[in-house]
This record gives sequence, C-alpha cells and structure tokens, in this order.
Amino acid sequence: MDDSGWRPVKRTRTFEDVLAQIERRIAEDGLTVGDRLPAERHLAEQLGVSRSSVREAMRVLETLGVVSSQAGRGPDAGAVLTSRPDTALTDLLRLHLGLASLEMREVIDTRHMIEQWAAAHAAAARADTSALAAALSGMDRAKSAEEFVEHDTAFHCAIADASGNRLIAAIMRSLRDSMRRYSVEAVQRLGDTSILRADHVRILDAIDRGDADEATLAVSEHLAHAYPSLFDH
Amino acid sequence: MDDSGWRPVKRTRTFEDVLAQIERRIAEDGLTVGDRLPAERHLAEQLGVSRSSVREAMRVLETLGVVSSQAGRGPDAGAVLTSRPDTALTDLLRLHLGLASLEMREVIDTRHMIEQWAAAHAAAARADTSALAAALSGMDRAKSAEEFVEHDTAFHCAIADASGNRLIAAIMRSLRDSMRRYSVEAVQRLGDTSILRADHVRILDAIDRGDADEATLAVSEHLAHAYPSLFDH
DNA sequence: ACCACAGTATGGTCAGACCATACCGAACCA
DNA sequence: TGGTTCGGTATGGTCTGACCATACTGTGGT
Repeated sequence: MDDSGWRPVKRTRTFEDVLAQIERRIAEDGLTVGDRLPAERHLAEQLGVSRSSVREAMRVLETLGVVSSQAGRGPDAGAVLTSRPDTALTDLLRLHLGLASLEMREVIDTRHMIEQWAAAHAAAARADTSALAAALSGMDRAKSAEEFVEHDTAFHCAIADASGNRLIAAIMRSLRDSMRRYSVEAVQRLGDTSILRADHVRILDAIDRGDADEATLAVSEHLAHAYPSLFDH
Repeated sequence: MDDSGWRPVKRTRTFEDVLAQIERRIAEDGLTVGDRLPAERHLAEQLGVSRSSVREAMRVLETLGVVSSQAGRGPDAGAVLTSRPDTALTDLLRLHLGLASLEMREVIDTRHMIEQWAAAHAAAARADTSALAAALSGMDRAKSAEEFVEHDTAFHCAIADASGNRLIAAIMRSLRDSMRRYSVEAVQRLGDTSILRADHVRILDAIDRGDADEATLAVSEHLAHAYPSLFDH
C-alpha cells in the first residue's frame, strides 16, 4: 500500500486542460473579440497534446459562442474570438426543451419578466426607437403569420437591445428563437392582429416619452392579449 | 459555366450532422434524462462517420449540459442524458466576461431583475421556506466572507427554486457563480452583515406570508444595501 | 498592370492504434 | 454453498499520421 493519498475524484481530461490554458491566455494577453487564436496544430505542439484534444476544446468554445472557426488562409481564417452568447443560449434552450427538462411555460414566463424589465429600462434611458418603428412597419407589410412573427420578434428584441444590457438582449433573442413555432400558432389562433398593433404603438410611445411605468404596463397587457390562455390564474 | 446552381453558403460539418441525428433520435424515441445514448463506436458505424466526429458532437452536447460521459462498463457508463443547464450557463458567462463582451454590471442588473421576479412568485405560490431558513442559519454560523457568501448564494438560489421556474433557477445559479468573487469583496467592504441579515429575514417573512409586493420591495432594498455603489444614478 | 497558377497554411475528416476504467463472469478456493 | 480472485470486455480518452477542401499568397508570364 504505497498509495498513501487519494487521487482526485474526477481526473481532468486533456481537452479541459487545453480549455483552461486558452482561457488563461485570453485573460493574460487581454485578447478580445476579433483577435485570432493560434492554429490548432501550433496549439497542439505548444501544449504538448494531440490535435484531437485541441479540436475538442475548440468545439466547446465554439458551442459557447466565443470562437468561430474558418478554414483557409489569411487574416480571416483560423479560430477567431467572437461574441455570440445568443446562439449558444438558443441551442441550450432548444435541447433542454427537447429533453423535456424545461417546459414552454417556463420559457414564456421568463420572457414576460425580461420584456417588462427591458421596456422599463429602455424608457428610462430614453432610448432611440427607430428600430422599433422599422419593425412595426415590417409587421404592417407582413403577408403571413410567419412573416408577422419575424418582425414581431425584431420589435421585441429591439426593446431588449434598447435596454442597453447585452446579457438581457442575448437571453431575449434566444427565448424568442425557442418560441418561434409557438408564437406563429398564437398569431394564427388570434386571426386579427390589430389589437397587437395598438399595443405595439402604445409600447413604442411610452418608451419614446420615457414613461417607464406605462411601458411596463403596456408590455404586460400586450402579452395578455397575445397569449390569453396563459393568464387564467 | 456549368455551375448552374449555388452551393449552400455554409456547408454543414460532419459533427453537426451527427448532432442533428442525435437530436432527432431524442425527439423521436422520446428519450429523457437518465437514458443512455449508443456508444461512440456504434454511433460512428451507424451514421457512417468517424469516431472523431461523433466525439466532437458529444463534446457539444456535454457543453450544453444535456449529456454526461462516463468511461467503463455497465449501466452507468457511456453517454447518459442529463439536465445541467446551469453549468452550461456558468461557463458561458465566465467566458464572455473574460472576453469583456459582457460586463459585471450587466450581470448584476440581470440578477436584480430575476431576484425580484423570483421573490414575488415564490410569495404568490406560498412556497415552502425551509430551505431559506436553513441558508439563513448557515449565514449566522459563517466565519468568513467566503463562507457567508456561500450560504447567501444558497439563500437566493432557494428563492429562485421556490419560484417554480427551472429556467429562472438555472440562470440565477449561473449568475451567482459568476459573481462569486465580486460578492465576497462586497461583503468584506461592508464589514457588518447585520443589515443583510435583517433584509433576509424580511424577505423570508414576506414569502412566508404570501405578500408578493412586500417581497419585491424587500429584495430591491436588500440589493441596494449589499451593493450601494451600483445605485448612484 | 494584369492574370493564371503553383505553393501553402488553415480547418475538417478519417482510420487505426493504444491506454485507463469499470463492470461481468467464470474459475477457483474455503 | 459462498466468497474471492482474476481475466475478458465494453466503454470513453488520447495519440499519430494521413488525406481532403478551402482560401489566401506570391511568383512568373503576358
């Protein structure tokens, strides 16, 4: 029994080491969006591991939306640092919804929360509303429920953007992506979208005037109109 | 020019096909948490791809918190479907904070929003508060700022759990994880935690009585006490 | 000055090998 | 009968080396 100590419960896998090393380099070298990571083969040699392990680490980083890989040559090729938290969140929600470890109800309630917060903050910040107006006119031109939802999504994401919080905006985008099919059905069931239009105008107006309370209220009533079945309680 | 059509702008990589196939099987076979995926070698053969591609797909699924891989043999080995959205979110936040594509301020504002929502809903649902009480006494026994924050995190995550929304709870967990260091500093700067304790008691009490408005208010004031520097505006 | 083409660095994929782990089961004892 | 030991085996983890597809780079010819 020369084994006096315990080994760690979970041994760290090689690609996890690589991940930690890359993360460290990002922090130490102050790398930011747009900068390039070394080529896979170089990283493998520098860290003394196989290219496979480096690739698995890259896959993780890509999944989390911090790098984007591009084959070929030149300044745009290779692994470039990016910032796509929304695509990562979208994948996460889609898979967990598919696994039934999350329910649509939870997604919609979360959206409700964010929507109110974002509208209030956009109003308080007197944010620019031109993107909102553009989405509004897009909805007017829409010829199908799908197209309408497309611009409706743009409208609500623009509110989140206007709140000035990029995390909130990313979450909003992924929530809307996950709900797309559901939203289309809701619009089809509703038929007439004139009530929704009036709500949108009211929201835009409140943000324009900087009236946070009115914006919150308008958003809340808008959601009740759009998804009446969820407000039984 | 015999090239009459356009090729897709983005060719799908093999591991992405594998990912889609696995996702399809999860949906069609109705797989849920606890079920096992085929072994990497079998999947590779079934799908006609190399094991490397299957592994990269696995790495993505693992990163998103839907599978957990285990070597060895037996029922617990292999790739098992799990549900860990919070670890995925934690990684995502940590990396984006490191990239400076998110700022701590945005994380804290998001936490503020969630915290109020969760407290109100926990109160409205008359949720069980025994976990809250346990965390509270844990804070009383704490002998260091780190230990205090540990139980404080448990307290606030328990509120999120009590709201009944697993997505909210997952986001809350990952937000708190990301802020850990920051919270410890805030507690150290504060020195005396008796104000925080009174706030916690007040929150617990409001939830216990089912007073949603009071719970919201109590949480809001609590955060102002804990992070006074963020409420200058 | 322009253009065509070979060179080259990059990621993407594959095949095959070997290791570490952990269960399974048969053979072997008590 | 009951337990123990030990080899077999299925699993993920890692490595090597090769080849392909892509897209820029530089060179040489016109």
